[in-house]
Amino acid sequence: MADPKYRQIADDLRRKIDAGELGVGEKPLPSEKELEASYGASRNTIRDAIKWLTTRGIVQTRPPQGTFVVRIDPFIIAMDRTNGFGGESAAYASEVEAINRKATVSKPRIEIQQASEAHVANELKIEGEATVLSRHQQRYIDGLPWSLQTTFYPMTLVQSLLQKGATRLLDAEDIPEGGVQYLQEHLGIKQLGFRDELRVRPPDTNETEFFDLPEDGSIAIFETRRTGFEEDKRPLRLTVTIFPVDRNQFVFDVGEVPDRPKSGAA
Amino acid sequence: MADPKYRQIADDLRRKIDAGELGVGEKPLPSEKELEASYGASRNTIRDAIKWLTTRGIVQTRPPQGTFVVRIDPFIIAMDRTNGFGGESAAYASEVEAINRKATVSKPRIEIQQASEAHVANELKIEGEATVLSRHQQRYIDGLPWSLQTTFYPMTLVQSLLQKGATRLLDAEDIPEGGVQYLQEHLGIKQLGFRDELRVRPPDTNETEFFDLPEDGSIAIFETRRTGFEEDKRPLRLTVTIFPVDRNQFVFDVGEVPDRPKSGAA
DNA sequence: CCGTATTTGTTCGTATGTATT
DNA sequence: CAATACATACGAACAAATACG
Repeated sequence: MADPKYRQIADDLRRKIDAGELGVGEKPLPSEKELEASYGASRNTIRDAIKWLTTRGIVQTRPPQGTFVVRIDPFIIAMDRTNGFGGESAAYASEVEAINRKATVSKPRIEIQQASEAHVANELKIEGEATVLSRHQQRYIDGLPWSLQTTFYPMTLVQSLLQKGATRLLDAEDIPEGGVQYLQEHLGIKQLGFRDELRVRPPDTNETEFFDLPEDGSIAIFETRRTGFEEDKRPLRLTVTIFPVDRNQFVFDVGEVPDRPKSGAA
Repeated sequence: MADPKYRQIADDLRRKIDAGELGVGEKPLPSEKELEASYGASRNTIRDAIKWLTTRGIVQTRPPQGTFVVRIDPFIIAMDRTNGFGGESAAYASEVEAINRKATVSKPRIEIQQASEAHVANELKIEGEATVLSRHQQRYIDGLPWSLQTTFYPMTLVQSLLQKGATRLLDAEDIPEGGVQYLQEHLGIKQLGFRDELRVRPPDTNETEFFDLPEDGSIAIFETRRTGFEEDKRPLRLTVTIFPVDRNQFVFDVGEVPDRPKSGAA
């Protein structure tokens, strides 16, 4: 036997999808029962074929309506300059709207907690039991969930702000110009550099739910961690941003490069 | 029923793996038959549990030896400055060896072809039927497959080189200092900037085989495309590099940031 | 080199639960 | 409430790849 039957079925379904014969518009693929009949395979074999397509992000099944072809216009995230994961919602919105899509941002959820999670303490170089303030926001494009972002500030910084009467970091309101700008205005602290770490991992339960990813964890997510540094290379804040890989792409420009073509086309 | 049985089994296996009770050393997990007995579940349910772990990159099964715990030290790819995907094997080797790991590079496979694949023609801004030269190399760390790299040069550039008697781009030999440097030396063409595009997608058949990824496509790959530009922002070359996401991580530094701790520790 | 045992891969069948329409 | 469609679970059989004597 050359190829397993479930692969042959999966390949045939994929061919039909690419050819536009299946899954056009809002219609789901034929049900498992129908496929069972048309391919002469048992239901479990059909399910294996569909699982193979699901793992590759080609289809997605929403019980009990059926299995749908996934078609997503990727959003291109420009990482030139200080852009990208900065946490400045105004910059994010203007970039999204430049390609005729609509950006929205949830109000932040504010938390004060021990920086016990190893990575936060580590990257903010906080000793032992220090506390941090976190601001967590959800971002949407055209109403679809697009990214999750959490920024951590050392509590010592927040207290310095409070002493000057600057309380916006504690408000559950968006800060369009970004928290870094706010720190600079009120404390004179400048972000002189930053480090981005980018990795890919399977989504956790929260992420799966928010992004409406398949339960089986087959669509991975980008996790980007931007640590900002002030004078003496001391860490200023840590911003963690989560993007599903299936709807995002990153672009970095260095030196003299041509303009990017207006994206957003299918 | 709170959680499905296969998830309970998967969670229990994961706990035991994290606690070091399972999969230590070179030993595989207990066989499906043994797990069947110890969990009182049918073989298919056991297989569902293992599939759940496989999709998350926690285990990998190699028939018919068994299922093994995956333990990989990620390699951190620094993207500061011109580093990263440049195609300079010397730079790559020194970065890898700085963390006490051994880098090797295959001899390149040279091909001359029509730039028919849409993306190549598009990014090199080549008209219609123009030809390109491609150099394809496989890179290893500690003997394990780590990345695949292909660089495309417009054939017109290659011909200019040949007229000056510079033939190394056609040799199936590594160019440690990189093809860009070679172009500059012999044609005086400088790369004044570049654009990196980074996206994540499921691996194709070749990639699955080379990297020894699970057949089910559950481990995604990074695809990075670096287009280099010379004067007048004309494209000079396109380098496509493929990394499996499970063994790589990217770091970008901008401005003043502290030194990175020596990585490579487990 | 051969045959056997082990282990996973694939496929079938069947039954029951659960969520949506 | 009923019908539909997917999710979970069990059992069984044969195939394919590898290890070992």
